[in-house]
Amino acid sequence: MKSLTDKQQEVFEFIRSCVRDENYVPTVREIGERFGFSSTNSVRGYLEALEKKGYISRRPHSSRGIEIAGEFLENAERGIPIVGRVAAGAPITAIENLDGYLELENLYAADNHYALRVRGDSMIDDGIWDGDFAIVRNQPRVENGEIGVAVVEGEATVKRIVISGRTAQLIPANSLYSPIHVDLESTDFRVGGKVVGVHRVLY
Amino acid sequence: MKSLTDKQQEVFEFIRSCVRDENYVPTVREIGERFGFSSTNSVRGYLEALEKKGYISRRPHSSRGIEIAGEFLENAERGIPIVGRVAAGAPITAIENLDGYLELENLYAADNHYALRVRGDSMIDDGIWDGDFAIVRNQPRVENGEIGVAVVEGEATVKRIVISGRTAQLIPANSLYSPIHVDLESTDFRVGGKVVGVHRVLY
DNA sequence: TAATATACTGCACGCATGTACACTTTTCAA
DNA sequence: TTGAAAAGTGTACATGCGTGCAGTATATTA
Repeated sequence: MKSLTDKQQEVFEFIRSCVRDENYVPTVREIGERFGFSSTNSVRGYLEALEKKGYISRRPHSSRGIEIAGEFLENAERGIPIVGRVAAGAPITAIENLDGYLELENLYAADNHYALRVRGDSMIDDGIWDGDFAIVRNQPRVENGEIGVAVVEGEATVKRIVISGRTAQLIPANSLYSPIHVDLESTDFRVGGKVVGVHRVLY
Repeated sequence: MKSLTDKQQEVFEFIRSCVRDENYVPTVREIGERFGFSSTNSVRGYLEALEKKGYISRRPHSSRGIEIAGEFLENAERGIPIVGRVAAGAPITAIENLDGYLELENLYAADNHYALRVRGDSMIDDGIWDGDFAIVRNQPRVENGEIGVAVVEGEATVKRIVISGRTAQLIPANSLYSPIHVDLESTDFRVGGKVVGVHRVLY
């Protein structure tokens, strides 16, 4: 992408901050006023430059019709910074240690995921504790032996699920508990999805 | 907050979806066109009602001057939906089961948190596995016995930390490992923060 | 040395747009 | 049964606002 001049960058940042912080797109005259231009045509030059270089697009003849290009529209810095190897001497959260961002919406794409609060310690040997959030991908079946959400008579539980013939086995990961056998023909049973993540809040 | 009529809700949702999805505020006439009104004054009635009930505010005489009230401006629906008790018959992700949203930035306020990838199984009895992300609140010390990040000679590890006199003990949660004793006067030691959450990606 | 991008001023055109006034109909609580 | 809120239609007006044309001046590049 072509680089901007200092002044063009300033104008672009002003427009972007309006959209981000105030939630409205400035008019040509508002931009001019901000920078002390006496002519709307001064702004026009900037907008044409920004458009040609791909930083904005414009809806012709529409008031406040500037659209910031997608790649400059937020999103980049959301989430919690992931710290990699710690550089010598630098504080642990220093930028040079930055390894990316941890964000749920990024990790578990869009629409087909949900979270379920786990109750009880039946999955403790699989590292899923009482109170943890299970992140579940919504799907109607799982491979035998995978950890999933079993919905039995409207009650949702997290277990390893094995289906064979007309019975579903719900296998806990805790030697104190025994597998539950569900008769598929006499019971309202449904797989609620596959557990693809676990989140625990400690504080 | 005063409730909206069905039609008012529709108009409000249309405006909101424009702002959220297309990133522009519709004009009075664009709203009217969307709903098939032949008069701009029809829209005016809705805008006045929405403003009076506190759902929007307006910059007078400014084009595209509708501002969505803060509490309806995104944020609410970010993250992964948390499903509570499953209503009878309803699919598990049905809206009536919705219990809120799981989002890291929401859970771990703003700036003073980072994530660290855990290496090794030394904390397995505390439910922290190899490859898990530890969510860490950046703070210079922890209470004795709390799980924190110990930075020893630039190397960051997650352990229970006990400091007494001139030694720091880094206590693993795995009977296969022994506590590590660090001499504070001869070693570059620093507490990198307190572990306040754990996230595991399974898929 | 000519051409092109950058950085402006000044003025004007004309549609876009918020707003105002006048009126009709239906619904619903006091 | 009166009256307010809701849901419209239709017309009109002033100004907001994007755009176009005509210039000027200074760098940067070919």
